[in-house]
Amino acid sequence: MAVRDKAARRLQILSHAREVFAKRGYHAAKIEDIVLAAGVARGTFYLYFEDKRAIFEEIVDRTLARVGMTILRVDVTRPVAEQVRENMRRIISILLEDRATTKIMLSDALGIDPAFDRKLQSFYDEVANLLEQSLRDGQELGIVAQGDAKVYAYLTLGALKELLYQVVVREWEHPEEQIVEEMFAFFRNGFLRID
Amino acid sequence: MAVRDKAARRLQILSHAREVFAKRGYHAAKIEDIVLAAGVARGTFYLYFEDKRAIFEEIVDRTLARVGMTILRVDVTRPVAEQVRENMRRIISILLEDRATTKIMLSDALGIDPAFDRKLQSFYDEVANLLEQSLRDGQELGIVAQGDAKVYAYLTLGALKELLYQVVVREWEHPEEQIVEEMFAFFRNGFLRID
Amino acid sequence: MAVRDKAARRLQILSHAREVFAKRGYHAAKIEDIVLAAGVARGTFYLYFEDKRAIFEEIVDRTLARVGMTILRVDVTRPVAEQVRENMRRIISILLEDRATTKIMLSDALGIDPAFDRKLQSFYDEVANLLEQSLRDGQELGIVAQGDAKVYAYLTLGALKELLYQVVVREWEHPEEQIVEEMFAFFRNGFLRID
Amino acid sequence: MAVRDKAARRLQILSHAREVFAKRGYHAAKIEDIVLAAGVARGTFYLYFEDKRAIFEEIVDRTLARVGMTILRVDVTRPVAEQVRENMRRIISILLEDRATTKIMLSDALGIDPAFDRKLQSFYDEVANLLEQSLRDGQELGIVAQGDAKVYAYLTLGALKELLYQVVVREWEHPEEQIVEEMFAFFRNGFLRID
DNA sequence: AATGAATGAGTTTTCATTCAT
DNA sequence: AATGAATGAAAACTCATTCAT
Repeated sequence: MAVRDKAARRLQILSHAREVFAKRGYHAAKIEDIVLAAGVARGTFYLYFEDKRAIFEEIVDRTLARVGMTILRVDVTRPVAEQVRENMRRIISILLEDRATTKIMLSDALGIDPAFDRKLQSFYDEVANLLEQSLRDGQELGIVAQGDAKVYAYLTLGALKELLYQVVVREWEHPEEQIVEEMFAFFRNGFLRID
Repeated sequence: MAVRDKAARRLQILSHAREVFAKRGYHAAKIEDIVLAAGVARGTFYLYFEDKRAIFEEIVDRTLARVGMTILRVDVTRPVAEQVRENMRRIISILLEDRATTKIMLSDALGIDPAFDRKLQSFYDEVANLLEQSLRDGQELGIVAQGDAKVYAYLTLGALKELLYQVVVREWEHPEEQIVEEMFAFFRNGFLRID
Repeated sequence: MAVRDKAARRLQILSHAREVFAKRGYHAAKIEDIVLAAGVARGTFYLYFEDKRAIFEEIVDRTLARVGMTILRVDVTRPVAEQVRENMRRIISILLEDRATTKIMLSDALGIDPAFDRKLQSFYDEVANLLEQSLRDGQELGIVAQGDAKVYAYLTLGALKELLYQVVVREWEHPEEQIVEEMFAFFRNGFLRID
Repeated sequence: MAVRDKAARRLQILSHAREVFAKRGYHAAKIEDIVLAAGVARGTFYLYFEDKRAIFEEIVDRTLARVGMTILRVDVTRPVAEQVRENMRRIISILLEDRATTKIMLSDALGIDPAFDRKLQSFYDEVANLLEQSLRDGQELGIVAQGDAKVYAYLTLGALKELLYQVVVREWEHPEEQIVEEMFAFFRNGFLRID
């Protein structure tokens, strides 16, 4: 069996595992379910993955890495609006491309085990810090409202996470561009027109 | 043992269970840990609670109910801003009062079991629907920006959940009033001052 | 259940495990066999012992400790023959008292796991060193033949181990005193009367 | 592939298996380890050997057979001492020639499986019986001390086994002739010079 | 003949729940 | 009511052996 096939088999298991995790959640997903879905024997699973945690981690890590690479620091010397939109566009695009993994990341990834929790936390922290820093830059330039940048960062992150989660869970078919625009409007103007 | 004592014993177990769940997460929390913390025998636990899921559900349900009762539909014939602030104030107050439960609700409550997942989902749905309806009312009155009210509702919900989660997990000691104000500003104005 | 009972239950499992190990050998002995023999549930076993290795180790350790304590350094200022006889008598007595454990120690204890192997080796080494030292003392006094004391020590140890193993495996019913005397004669005179 | 090559391939696997068994012990030695060491594929192993037990048995059997053939019944009508020495010399020579197998035979061979245990036991029994018979002959001629010949036989066997085991495990480099002489002295004279 | 991916039976281990005292 | 020892179903994981290529 060639290298291609080994890699293919790996991906086959990975991909079915992703479905199972998305459908049942990490704890309810049994190795049995995964191998049944993938149509391989119990032992074959362990030929390709250390254990249940390892395959889950790999699924999440891949997406984490892709999202991480996608986020670009906003360059305040160039027009900002489009850069922000572009970041949102790319993140959303990646996350909606593989909805099963997105669901997993947003609902199951916490509480697997302490080490993995820390990894996930620190990914979100990095993102939040990057965002916070950008917001501070913006505040100096007067293009971001005054206020606690860290708070804004987490509010933004939370809004993004929840919306994507709902999109994925409810299988909404909103065009991505529309989602980007609604969020952008939300961050730019808020929505209350009072006092 | 009098009724008072039974109730007290129940609360004693409940309260220690809350700590354990908050510290370890649902799956890593063992009945052993709970009874050890509560200082009762294993068997005693089952005199007061059906099973592990039941005590967890009770913990979450209580807070869910309190939060549910606290949210008041905005009466658009009266000044709106203060009513919105008041809703946020009360929700935040309840959730920060019992941080252990809040952490549990925001990180562990999903993925316990399908029935419970549905219940939680429907709670959030109710809140989101209420919010969505209020936003639609506001849009008609011109005090809420145009756009998909359901999207705004989930963005709002997500922002709130994430911020509270961070406050609880990082043990931030921001005064509640400040949190309310930052969030209010966020929802009213957004934060980007660009194009 | 009182302290007595817990200890009793422990011993009950320990004692049946001993039989199973003696009958089947370490590797062929399954936890299933042990709990079946002991008449307890699978889980009960793990209530009292960490795992299979732990219970095996405890069985061997107990006897190792008893044998270790029994061996007295020979005091060469007093009559030697009786002291040697006495040592042999006590070791043999302990080992024939619990024949199942003796069989285990002499046939299964090696190859369980590297850490345990080392422990066992170092026990035998200690015994061999003690013996070697006594032999050297004896050589200085002229009551032990010249020659490599270490070699004599291991020859002695091996002779003792093999004979006891055969006694136990074949269920010989030689009186202990006779075994002591034959061995003593063997060590004192050898058996060849040639050249 | 010619017959020569098949035989060579067989020996290649056999020889690496021997090393692996000696290093790790029967149970800890995995087929994986053996084929890795031998540089053949897993499947190839099974072309040459029935199963794990079979290759182990073959390794032990070969040495057992060589040792068995080497032992000559002592002819009491000719000078005895040199015949005994010669037996010991040859046994020791065979066993030290292939130290890996000797280690295996002396520490792992028991407890593999009941059938193999019986075979090994019966080999030792044969040797012991041969020895016992020779001792009885010697007793009639007055060149062996009175006493239970069977006991003497097992004491002798045990002494020999233990010493060789130590030589092999500790990689002692005693000249074989010296080992023979020490053992011969041990059997002839014992070592205690008391009472 | 050789390969090495695939298999699945066999074991260990965990832990929520029960139940005799 | 309270206790905590006992239970056993449910999972994870290993590894000798098979078999398609």
